[in-house]
This record gives sequence, structure tokens and C-alpha cells, in this order.
Amino acid sequence: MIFILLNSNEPIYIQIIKHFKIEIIKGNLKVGDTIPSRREFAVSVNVNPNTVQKAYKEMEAMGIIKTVKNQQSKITDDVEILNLIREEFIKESLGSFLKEMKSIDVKKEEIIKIINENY
Amino acid sequence: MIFILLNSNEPIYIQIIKHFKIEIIKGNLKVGDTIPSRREFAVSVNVNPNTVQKAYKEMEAMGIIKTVKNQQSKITDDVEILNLIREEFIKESLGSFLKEMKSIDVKKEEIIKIINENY
DNA sequence: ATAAGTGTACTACTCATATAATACAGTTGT
DNA sequence: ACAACTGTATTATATGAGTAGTACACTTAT
Repeated sequence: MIFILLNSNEPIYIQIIKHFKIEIIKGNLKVGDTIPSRREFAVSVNVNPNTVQKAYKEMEAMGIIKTVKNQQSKITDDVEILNLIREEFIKESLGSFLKEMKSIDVKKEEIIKIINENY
Repeated sequence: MIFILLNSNEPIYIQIIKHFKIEIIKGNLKVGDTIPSRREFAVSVNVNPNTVQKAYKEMEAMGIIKTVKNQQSKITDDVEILNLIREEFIKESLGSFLKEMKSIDVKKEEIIKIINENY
């Protein structure tokens, strides 16, 4: 499994969160699955453990993962939350895209046309 | 004329550049038009003149504006450059959107469907 | 001449991010 | 018992982006 992090100008801990969201959406991570320990993940993507901790802590706050002391974190059992991740992911991405298109008066028809040409 | 800057978490100078690109694309700024001085624009949107300078300097490097010493900057006379702005704007925005959609395996048909539902 | 307006350059400060070095408490396998 | 793992917390430091303050050289209108 190959991680593509450290590419963009986005903060690393944000990229880590996005990585796990994508893995969940794609079904590579399922309800209750154990995810790598903070230290292990830090080594695998070559970042500082504290950076991973920051990402995990935020995912915990989002309800995406659950952690009991001294055990590796796990994907939440709450299927509702997991199901929402995909549509929220799409909603956010689509939202900023449409906002920009509307700012320069690109109509729906043209958008669909250029998507058909570029997908 | 009302400027909507300082809203997002995007750097201000990036928002300023985007603002002028949008004005050009919408036809509100045309070939050879004089744009506000750095200090004047800074006052109008309530930011530091150096922040405006950074944006202007980058637009100069992009070829969007031209500046002669001690005179206010003007939109370039190069129509080619101006015409490219719109498609580059769309290309960049669409690119990051499609990249994210592909990362979670959203097919073209679904994308078009959600655009029809949300535009 | 003077004042007000240009663009430009330099330095300094703030802040979020990332890293680093430890430390603590608990579990697990040998 | 011991070693090697867990998560968690604290503090310090480094770095770069963004912003802010100030100054300089020049043009133009009064």
C-alpha cells in the first residue's frame, strides 16, 4: 500500500485525515477496523508522530475513529457516520467548485460539457 | 462596487489575484485599463499595502498587468493572455475537483447527476 | 518649492505548522 | 520481570507564509 502524502501545500495533518476518509469511502477501511498506531503510521509516511497524533485526535473529535487507552485506534462502529463521509466529501468539493464557476458566470450546460470533455 | 475579500482561509494576496482574474473574465476590466494603485486598493479592501503589492507583483510576473515606474499599473495589452485566463481558471478549478472525485471513484454520470441537483 | 501621489525595497513581527525531546501510564508477549 | 508496544501530554524549537511598518526615488499638480 502506497501513501501519497507530502505532495501539496496542504498541512500534513489535513492530508492524513483526508487519506483515511478516502480509504473509508473506498471500502478499504471498514467498521471497527484497526488502523495503524500513531508511531507506526508516522514511520510509514515519514512524518513526526505528533503530526499523526494531531490528525488522529481530530478524527476522534469527528467521530470517525474510536480509541481506548493503550489500544490502537479503530474505525467507529457508527455506520451512520461512515455513510455521511462520502456525501460530505463530495458536497465540500462540489461546493467550492460550483462557487468558483458561478463567480465567473459559467452556466450549468458548459460545466457539464467540459466535464464530458475532460473526465 | 463591493469587494468580498477576507472571507476564507485562503491567503489575502491570492484572493486579490483571483479577484482581478474574475473582473477580467467578466469583462469589467479590459485591455489597457488602469487598475487602482496599491495604496488605494489596500484602503478599499482594508488590507496592508504590501499585501496588495505582493499580489500585483505576482500578476506582473504572470503577464496580467504591466507597470511603468511611478504610474499606476494597467491591464496588459496582450489579448492572448487575457483570453487564456478564463480557460485556465476553469481548468484549475475543474482539475482539483475531478481529482478528488476520482480519488473516491465517483463516476462521470454521478458527477453530472449531482451537478444537476445542486447547481 | 511644496505636497500628494506613484511603485519598490527592506526589515521585523506574528502565527500556524511541523518537528523534536521527553515523560507517563497501561497492555501484551516473551 | 522484562521488553516492546500502545495512547497521551507537555514543552521547546524551527520554519515559512503572511502581514505590517517604514523608507526611498520619482512624477505630477498646485
